[in-house]
Amino acid sequence: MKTKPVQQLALVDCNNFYVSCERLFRPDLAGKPVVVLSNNDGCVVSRSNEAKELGVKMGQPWFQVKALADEHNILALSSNYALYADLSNRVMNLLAEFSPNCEVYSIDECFVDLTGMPELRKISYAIREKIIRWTGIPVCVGIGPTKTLAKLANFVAKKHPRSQGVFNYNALTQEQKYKLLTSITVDEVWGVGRKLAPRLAAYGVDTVCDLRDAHVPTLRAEFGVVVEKIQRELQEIACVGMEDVVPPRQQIMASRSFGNPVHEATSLKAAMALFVENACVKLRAQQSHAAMLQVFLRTNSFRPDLPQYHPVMSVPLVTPTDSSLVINRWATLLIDHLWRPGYGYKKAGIMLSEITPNTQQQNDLFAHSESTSDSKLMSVVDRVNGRFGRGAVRISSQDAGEEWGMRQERKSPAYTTIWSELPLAG
DNA sequence: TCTGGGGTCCTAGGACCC
DNA sequence: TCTGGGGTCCTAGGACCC
Repeated sequence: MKTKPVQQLALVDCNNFYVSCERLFRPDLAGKPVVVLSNNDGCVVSRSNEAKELGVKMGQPWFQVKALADEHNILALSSNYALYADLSNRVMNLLAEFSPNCEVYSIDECFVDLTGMPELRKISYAIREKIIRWTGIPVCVGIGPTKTLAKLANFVAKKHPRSQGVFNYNALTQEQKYKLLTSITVDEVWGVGRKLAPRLAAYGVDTVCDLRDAHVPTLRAEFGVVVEKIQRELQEIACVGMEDVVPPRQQIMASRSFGNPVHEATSLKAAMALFVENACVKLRAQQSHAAMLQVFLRTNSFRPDLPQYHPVMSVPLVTPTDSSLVINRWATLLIDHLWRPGYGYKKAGIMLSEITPNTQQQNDLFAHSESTSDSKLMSVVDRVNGRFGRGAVRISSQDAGEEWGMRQERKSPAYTTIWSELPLAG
């Protein structure tokens, strides 16, 4: 029997991605503490190294950081997803030149299969060099025999300046691997989060090495298949394969927190029309239909002193559809059912599920199909909005009231995607 | 005063059927 | 009507990721 050659999986991860994107167009921000905030300027979602050193935590609410920010002149920017998505595409396209087998894992990460290629160190540095030169975004490269170990190698590349942004786990001896894994706490492992780490600690599993070498049946019995998979990946047995083609989404969600609590049903419907549109654009982009619609409303759960209400309701769509108009009619109906006076709603959203390819249409025998007549209209809407910007054509109820608007006071221009916001060379 | 959004996978428990 | 066990399907909720 032939043994399989060791996989050489590289995880390429952009450093402080959103902050790095912002700095491209604001060179004056280099070397200064900068953070990027989530929607509504709510939480910190990206930090420059300087901000990390000052103690700003990932996911921390901005209002908690404000005092520290004033003291140290930390600059906070609202998130600008159009900019980040555009730069992400450029980075991913460059990576595709290095291997035919790439998997875009998130907006700022990509697995690149380098199995069988010679001189991995040289290739890794070439990747860094090319991406910084063509996009200005710094990246780190971690190589391992499994995805989990590639992620861990990337963590090492980021953490240790001596690695110069590249770390190859496969190049280590058994003893070096042991020493490395013993020096890293188990919570750094991909898939071990907030809850799992303390539970593992109760079993004496504190380091990555502890997890790798833990008693298999006990681990399996106490923590289930999820942790067992992680363990095998750490033992260099690949359990998570490369996904060469992105599978279509099984559920599509669209939701937002509101800048201020919303009280009126009309405002909720206006927000809902936008959520429906956003979700349906994604649905149509992956050429699918949805057969289930769920609508939810939420009051502010951070305010237990206020009356709480978190209703959810679903409707099956008799004829699976991708029509914004059809789905919006149902969403409006659901709001009429869910809405109660006397509550300040802080968040709302929809979820589309039971998603199937739009080629597998099964029409209802008895009901008149309402969606097919919309499909031409929808494709025109998508084309117009693609050309003139999202929202050029929209469902009219979106315009009812601005009560639900989002706070974004610190947003940078759409430097790369809107002509009028291109940076000018003075 | 101010606390993101969009996903996936797994498990437990209930309903139902044979 | 009584009894039991086992399989399947569905849903809700938890945990994790970025």
